[in-house]
Amino acid sequence: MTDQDLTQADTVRLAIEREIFGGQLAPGDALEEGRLASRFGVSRTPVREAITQLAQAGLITKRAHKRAVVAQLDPGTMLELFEALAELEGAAVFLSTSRMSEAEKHELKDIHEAAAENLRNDGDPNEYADLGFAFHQRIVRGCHNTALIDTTEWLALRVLPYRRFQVVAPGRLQRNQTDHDAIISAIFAGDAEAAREKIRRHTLEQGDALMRFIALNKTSHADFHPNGLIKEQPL
Amino acid sequence: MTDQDLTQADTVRLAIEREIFGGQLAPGDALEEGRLASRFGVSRTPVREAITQLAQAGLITKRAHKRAVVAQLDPGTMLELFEALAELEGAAVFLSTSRMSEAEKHELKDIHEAAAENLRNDGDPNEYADLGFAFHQRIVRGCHNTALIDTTEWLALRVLPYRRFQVVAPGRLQRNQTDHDAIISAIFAGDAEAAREKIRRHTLEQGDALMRFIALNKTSHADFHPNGLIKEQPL
DNA sequence: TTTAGATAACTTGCATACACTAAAAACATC
DNA sequence: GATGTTTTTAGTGTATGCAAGTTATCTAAA
Repeated sequence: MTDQDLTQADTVRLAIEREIFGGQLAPGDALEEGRLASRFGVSRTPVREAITQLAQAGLITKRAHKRAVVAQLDPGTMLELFEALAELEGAAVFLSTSRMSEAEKHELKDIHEAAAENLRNDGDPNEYADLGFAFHQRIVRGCHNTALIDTTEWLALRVLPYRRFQVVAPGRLQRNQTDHDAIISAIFAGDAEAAREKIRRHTLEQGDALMRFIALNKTSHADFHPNGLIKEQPL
Repeated sequence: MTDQDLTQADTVRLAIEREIFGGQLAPGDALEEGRLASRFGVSRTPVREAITQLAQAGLITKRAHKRAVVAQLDPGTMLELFEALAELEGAAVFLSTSRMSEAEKHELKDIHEAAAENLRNDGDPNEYADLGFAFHQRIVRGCHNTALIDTTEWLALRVLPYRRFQVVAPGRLQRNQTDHDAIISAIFAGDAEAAREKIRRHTLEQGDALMRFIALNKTSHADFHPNGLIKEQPL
C-alpha cells in the first residue's frame, strides 16, 4: 500500500493532484497530454491514464477530443457542493459523537486549542486554515465508517481549491472559531442531534461566505483565478 | 451530453457497468484486458481506459500488474456501505420533505401504490424490487441537490449487485412496504426530522436483513455469487 | 474593419509493438 | 514424495505511430 509499487501513471496523477490542491493549477487551466508527458519525462500513455482517473474523481473535466481542464465550479454547483458537504459532515458527526474514542476526542480538542492559540497570537492564516481542515477531518473520521469518510472527504476535496481563500475574508476566522467551539461542546456533551445541526449550519455558512467573497472580488466568474487572489505569481 | 459523441472507451465502460449491475459479471470475477478487447472488437487501449475509470468509481479493484477484479464486498464493508447509504438517504429526505413539488410527491405516491398493488396480487417480486428502487430514487432526487443525489445514487449502485436478492427473503416485502408507508406519511406531513429517522432505520434494516440472508445461505463468504442465489445459470 | 471560409497546426483517440512482472509449470535436488 | 530453483507463459505497463477531430491562422469578400 505505502509500497513503492507505484506505476508511472500513479506518479503523474499524484503530481497533478498536488498541483491542483496547491494552487499551481487553478480551476479552468488546461491540461495538455503532450506537454505533461515531456514535463514528467514519460510518454503520453501514463499521462492519459492519470487524466482519466482525475476526471473520474471529478477534479478535472474532460470531453471527447477536447483538452482536459481543471474542474471549474459555477456558483450554483459550488453552493450545492457545500450543501451536500454540510449534510454529510452532519451525518458523520451524528455518528462520531457516540463513536469517537477518548483519545480521538482529546486529539480533536488539541487541534481546536492550537487554532485558538494561533488566533490569539495573530498567527499565520494558512496555518489556521490547515488546523480548520484538520478539525473537520478528525470529526468526520471519528464516525469510523470508511464509506462515509471517503465520500465526505471526496466532496471536501472538490471544494478545497476554492476554500483556501476563505482565510482572507475579514472577520471570518473568529466566527469560524466560535462555531467550532459550539460543535466541540455538543460532541463532548454527547448530544449527537445538536452536533449535527451545528456543523450543518457551520459548513453551509462557510459556503455562503465563500460565495459572497468571490462575488465581491470578481465581477465575472470566468476571471476567477485562485492564485490571483492570494498573491500574484507568474505562470 | 445525451450526444452520440461517445468514445470507444465510454462504450466499453458502459457495457461493463451494465454487466456488473445486471449480474453477468459477479463480484470476484476477473476482467482481462485482452479478452475484453477482442470481445468488444477494439484494442486494449480503450478497454484499459474503461477499467481505469471503473476502478476509480470503486466498481472494480485493481492493483499494479494484476488483473482487475469486480469489486468484492466483505460483510463488514457492505454493512458500512449500507450505514453510509442510510445516512445519505436520510440527509436527502430531510431536504426533500420541504423541497419536493406537488407533482413529485404525487409521483412518489403513485409508485408506492403500484408497489402495494403488486404486493396484494402476489405479483412479480422483481417488479416489486424495481418499484422499491424507484421509490428510494424519487425521494433522493426530490432534494434537488445534484451533488447529494449523485453521491447517494453512486453508493446505492455499489450495493445494487447485492441488493437484488433481498426480494427472496421471506416476509421482507410486507415489512418493506410498511416502512415505505411510514416514510411517505412523514414526508406528506412535512416532518423532515421524522422522515430522516424513518428512512435511516429502514435502509439500515435492509442492510442487516441482507447480511443475515447471505450468512444463512452461504457458509463461506468466498463462495457467495449473486447469480447462484436467484436462479442457476451457466457462464 | 469585420466576417466567413479554407487551410494549417495542434491535440486527442486508438492500434500496435515491446518491456517488464508475477505467477504457473517444469525441472532438479534432497 | 516434498522442496527449492529455473523456465515458461499469461497479462499488465509503456512507448510510438497514425488517423480523425479540434483549434488557430490566414485569406478574401462585404
